[in-house]
Amino acid sequence: MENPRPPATLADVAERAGVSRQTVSNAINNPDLLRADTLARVMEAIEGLGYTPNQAARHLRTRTSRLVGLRLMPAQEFTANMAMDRFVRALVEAAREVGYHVLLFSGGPVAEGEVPDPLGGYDDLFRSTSVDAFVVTDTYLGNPQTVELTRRRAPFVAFGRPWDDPDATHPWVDVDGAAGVAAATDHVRELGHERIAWLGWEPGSRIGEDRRAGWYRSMTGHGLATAGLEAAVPDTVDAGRGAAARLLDATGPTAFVCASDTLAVGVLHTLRDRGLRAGSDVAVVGFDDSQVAQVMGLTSVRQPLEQVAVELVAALVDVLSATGRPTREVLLAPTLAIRQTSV
Amino acid sequence: MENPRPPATLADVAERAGVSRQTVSNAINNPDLLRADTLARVMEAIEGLGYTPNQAARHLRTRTSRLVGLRLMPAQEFTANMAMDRFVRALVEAAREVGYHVLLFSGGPVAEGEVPDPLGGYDDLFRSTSVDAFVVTDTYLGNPQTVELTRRRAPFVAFGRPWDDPDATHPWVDVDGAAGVAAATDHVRELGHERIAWLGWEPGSRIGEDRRAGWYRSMTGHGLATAGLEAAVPDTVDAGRGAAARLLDATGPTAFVCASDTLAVGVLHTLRDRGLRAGSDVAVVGFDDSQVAQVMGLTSVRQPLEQVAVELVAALVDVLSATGRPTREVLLAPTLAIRQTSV
DNA sequence: ATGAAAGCGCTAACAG
DNA sequence: CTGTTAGCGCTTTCAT
Repeated sequence: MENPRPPATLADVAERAGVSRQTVSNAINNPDLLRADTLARVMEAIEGLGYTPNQAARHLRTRTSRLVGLRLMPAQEFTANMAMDRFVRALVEAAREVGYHVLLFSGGPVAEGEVPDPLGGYDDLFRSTSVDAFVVTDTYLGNPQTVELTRRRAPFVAFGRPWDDPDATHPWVDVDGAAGVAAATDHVRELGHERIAWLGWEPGSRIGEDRRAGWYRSMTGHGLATAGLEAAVPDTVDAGRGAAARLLDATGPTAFVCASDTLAVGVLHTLRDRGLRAGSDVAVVGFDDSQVAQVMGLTSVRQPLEQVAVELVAALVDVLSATGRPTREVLLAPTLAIRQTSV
Repeated sequence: MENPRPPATLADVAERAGVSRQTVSNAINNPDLLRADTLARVMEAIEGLGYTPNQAARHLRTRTSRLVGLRLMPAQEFTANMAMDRFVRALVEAAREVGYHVLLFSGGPVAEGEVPDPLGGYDDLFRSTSVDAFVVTDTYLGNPQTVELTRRRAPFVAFGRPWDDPDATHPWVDVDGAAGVAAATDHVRELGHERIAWLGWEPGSRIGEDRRAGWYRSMTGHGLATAGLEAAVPDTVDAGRGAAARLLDATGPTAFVCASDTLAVGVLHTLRDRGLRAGSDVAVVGFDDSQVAQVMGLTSVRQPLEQVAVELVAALVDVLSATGRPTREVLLAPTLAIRQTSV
């Protein structure tokens, strides 16, 4: 069993290359400062020793950890979970490209019926210099975090608009839900549908209201009536199923655009119950392009999460480099994943 | 705009409490060493100053980061993604309870058609002392990582058995897929089914073989014939659909136990095509309890990922504290989420 | 272009 | 039980 000798340090490299420690440091952080031959000699020593800079020492000295914090919420709405997985992957990749890693944390357990502490976990991490900045994703809960983080001068970027705070000055990236739903509505209209129903969430969700606005805009923009063509229900399959049945009975829509894949699946159930074929008889479009949509052949609005991650990281770099650059506010358009339920 | 004064340090607290820096350090790390009144005074000073220990300094000194690394793979099989989200959440929570955070990294982009570097990202992170240990999850790819990590003396625990390496000595936690499938098979058998088909993956996946073994064990253990009752196909809905059709034509099974929810959804499609009702006419069970299963009312085998996370963290603590304790090898039994497709 | 000195904030080791 | 000393490995002055 080989003795695990301690990892090489700057000093080891310096000795082996016959230079001072500082020169080695420069070779790594400011290679241009060195003469070519010195640099080569140092690099060779680094290689030979398998040297990797000790991050802890570097952090202490530079006061930066090259870590961004991301809080995982207890498990959000059904449909949001899926998106989270894709988003986290994309964020890790985007962060990697600029030399950052993602540190996951949680706000701690939330007692039954309690409101989770909006700042839970953030403060300690930042004050202990464990992370340089945060990516805040749960702004749909309203945004007490963003206000608090701003007050504590903790750098952060948000995935989600500051709906409730027009004075917010932090960078954010969001997906234009209204545009996505409008595109979905346009899509089924171009298929020949005119009685296009909106199946949305109960009021109170900014995101839900935004998505509905896309449907409304598309409909009225093309002179189509909207009266009696919408329902607002909880985000469950059963609620979608029931609402679809009621709408079909009342006003007989030939297409459904939904606020989520979950609701859309409810519509599909109702169609099957009645012997109607999704796609040929009644068009259905969901939102989020979840696995459910992919498996069931459901047309769905897809958020460009990879692009969101890239923009967030770019904003992060801005924030941390404190370039006086204007705050980024980016609104990205979703795409439409067209499948069998809209043909 | 208040001037962001630098955060308080140990020295600040010591001065305010009228003790030495070391005493403050002890108050935090070994409170029992202090006299009650001293401790109270120090704590008050900590409180008053809003002091949080600087992690970078602590890391440098103690040579531990209280970070565990988790590599996110490019996006695995359909069914595995879902599990990943739940698992990551559980891991973050379990780690938090013992004072660790989870650091996410990726192996970097993998060129089209290339094999991802099994050690990609691991080595640098460990050598730079960025993480104390790793949680390795992709052992189903075979386990070159575990071998390499062992060789480099990087502490780690694995989610997944060392299938290909009976000599492996690292701690691992896994889910007993065979037991889960056997329970699923027993379940439909108790419902009265005898011609129970296995719809699995093509050979070559240890996990797939393990799951199949559960079906085979349950069937033969109860004297039921298995001939002509199984198919091995790629993990797609269409493949499942086709295989189900062929099996129905050939040997007319009245129940399907599947290696994944994806395949099970394929079976559901075939049943619908033929006017058969899932549940009453033909029982169907999937694997992984994905959102698809939840939405479609599919009975499915559910991995106890929360428990897996807890066990992994316990193993991690063992490994890092270097108690001579025997290596943990934990095999957890899945549960069965019973829904409408098996009644 | 290279080197020497200082110190980031903390805790291990030892002394009292 | 508390204080003193030393140093983790690195980078930032400042000289040369």
